[in-house]
Amino acid sequence: MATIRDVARLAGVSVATVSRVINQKDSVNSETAGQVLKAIEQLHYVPNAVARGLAGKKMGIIVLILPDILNPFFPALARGVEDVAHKKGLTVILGNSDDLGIKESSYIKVLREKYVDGFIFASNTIREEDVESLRNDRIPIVLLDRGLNTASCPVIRSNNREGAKLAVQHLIEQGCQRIAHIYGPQEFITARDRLLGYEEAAGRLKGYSPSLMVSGNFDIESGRNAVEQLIARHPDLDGIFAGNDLMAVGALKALHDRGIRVPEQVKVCGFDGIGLTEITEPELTTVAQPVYEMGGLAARILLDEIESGIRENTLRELDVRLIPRKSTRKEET
Amino acid sequence: MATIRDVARLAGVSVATVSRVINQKDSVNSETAGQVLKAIEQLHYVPNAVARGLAGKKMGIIVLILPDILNPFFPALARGVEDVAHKKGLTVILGNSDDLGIKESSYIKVLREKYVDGFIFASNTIREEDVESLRNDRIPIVLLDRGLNTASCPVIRSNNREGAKLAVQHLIEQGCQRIAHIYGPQEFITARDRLLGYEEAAGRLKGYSPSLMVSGNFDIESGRNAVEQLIARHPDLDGIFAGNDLMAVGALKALHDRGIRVPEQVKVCGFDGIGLTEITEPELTTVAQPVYEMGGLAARILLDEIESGIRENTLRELDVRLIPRKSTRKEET
DNA sequence: GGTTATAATGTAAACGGTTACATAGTCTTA
DNA sequence: TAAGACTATGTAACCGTTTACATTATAACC
Repeated sequence: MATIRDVARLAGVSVATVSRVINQKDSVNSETAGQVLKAIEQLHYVPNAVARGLAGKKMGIIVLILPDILNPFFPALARGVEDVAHKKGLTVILGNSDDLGIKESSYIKVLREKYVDGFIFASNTIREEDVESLRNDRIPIVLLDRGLNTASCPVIRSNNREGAKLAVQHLIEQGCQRIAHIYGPQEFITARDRLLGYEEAAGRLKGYSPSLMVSGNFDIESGRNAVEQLIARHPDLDGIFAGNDLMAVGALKALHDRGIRVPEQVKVCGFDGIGLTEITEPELTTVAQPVYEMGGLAARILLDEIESGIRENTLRELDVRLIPRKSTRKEET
Repeated sequence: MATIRDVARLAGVSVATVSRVINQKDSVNSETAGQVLKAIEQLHYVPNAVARGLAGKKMGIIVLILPDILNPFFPALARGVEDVAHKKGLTVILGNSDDLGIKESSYIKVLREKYVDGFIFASNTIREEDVESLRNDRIPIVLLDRGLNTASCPVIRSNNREGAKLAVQHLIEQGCQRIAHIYGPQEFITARDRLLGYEEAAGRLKGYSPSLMVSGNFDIESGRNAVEQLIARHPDLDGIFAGNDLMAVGALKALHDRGIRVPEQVKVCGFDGIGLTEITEPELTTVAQPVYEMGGLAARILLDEIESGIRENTLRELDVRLIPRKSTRKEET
């Protein structure tokens, strides 16, 4: 591989000049620049990213830490991040944290020494101290789906509260009176907001009761269990809004097992808009988050901060949209 | 951040000695080593990976190129790779190629200058020349699910042919006589092997006919279309072996739409063992590949080669296993 | 007792870029 | 026309490691 010194020699200039041409910094006589470019061409010279990284403390790498790429919510996020990054010539390092603060810390420790340009955390357990320490070194961070109390970073999430209201209103429009909610772990702000939205929209219904809310873990099994509880408490239940799609799938399964027909007897609506919702029987109505776009936006904001050095600590809540499918269809009269 | 010189100064030795202690190379007096370790401790010194990378041409990074993380087959692969890599202190860069040779080339070009330690390709369009050029620079490669003609790399895949036979035999045992196959794109060796396995196992059946084989693209929609064709050709069809789970899901949907009951009238079996198969109605029988393990194995082989420098160009075919579920259940007599 | 391994350590040159600073030449401008 | 400003370029230090080579002391051998 040719080095910058080879190019300099061939072009008959100093390495500084070559560097200037490559980075289009400072002024270079256009004729000289031409010589340099020709030499670069001839030698198939490509600047070495590691040497650059060492000198400039930036490797052209961003890191995406998410809880678990196996959770069907995250691939789209990852793809969104990666597409934007790749377009700008950056590469993406992926880390699975399993929502363990300690794993996050370990990624940060290792990667910091690799001079990565920035971090995107879609994980829910980042430690204050870690954020603080990255901040001190002026390493950009973007938070996805999560805001720290002292949030001094850009945060991106979707409008969970409005989405929940959309879901409940839709169920009401489809004729539901007693609408239950399976809520996710309350340490997730997303789950809290969805619960709030539910209460706001369902609270004024005649059939409303606080015991219509049961907890789940955002996984299929917990959706299933939640339905068991609900049926026991409220046999007259006619609508379920699950805090995410996986729990909605679990709900569907539990209802199916008990011979309760969806949507005729109970209507079900999920949240997230993952691919799974299209393959259940019946297909699942859901509130779709623009997951891919969220990833892309996160990457763009991060790259902006990397380039400009300016931090804009805004919270962005993206719009969600309801996708009506068979699981909430009203019988034709 | 403290540097190796700070440590050397504090410990009263030269940087070379510190480096020796860190890397446990050459001999160092154990007392001296103690001093150095103490200094490292005191200064919270962590070696800078970029400087190391520049000096040693290895950044402690491996690259995983896959077609598309959105395809539900790949997250498990990625997780398998990442878990092993992370355990060994390496980080993983993720790239989506969309099965475009040009995108792969572009990743390789960019990453080579970042001194990545090795590549895992799960993508089907690697160019001979790219492999060749990496090879020349002694950069380790592992191929997943694919073998080049001139294959001079380790290759990992599962035993697709045996898997297909397993699927067909299972359908036969469940009472099927006329078993169709929806095969994937024949430029994929996996799809070819599955087709071969099908022919081998189904070819001797009384009801066999070559027109029982129809093509698909490994996606849901194509599975759907394939079933339309099949039904037209063979109304007496009683079993379908789809070349992957997504096409099997499509098949399930098409059958459902036409009011054909699964498994009573037609039994369906997929291939891959992705999570989706557990949430269809009926749940889908499938031949599960050990996807997570394949990723882990790929990473391990790559790391071995990185450490040892020895290339073992073996082809490894991992065992698959049939997971019987409701979609192929025989009616109780 | 002189030669030769071997252990323990240091010196300084890589690795391949960026960039602060210096220098020389060309314009302006009062 | 001398001072100041700007353009174009070069020199060399620096980023933080690794490592080839050199040096010294100590042990081992004939």
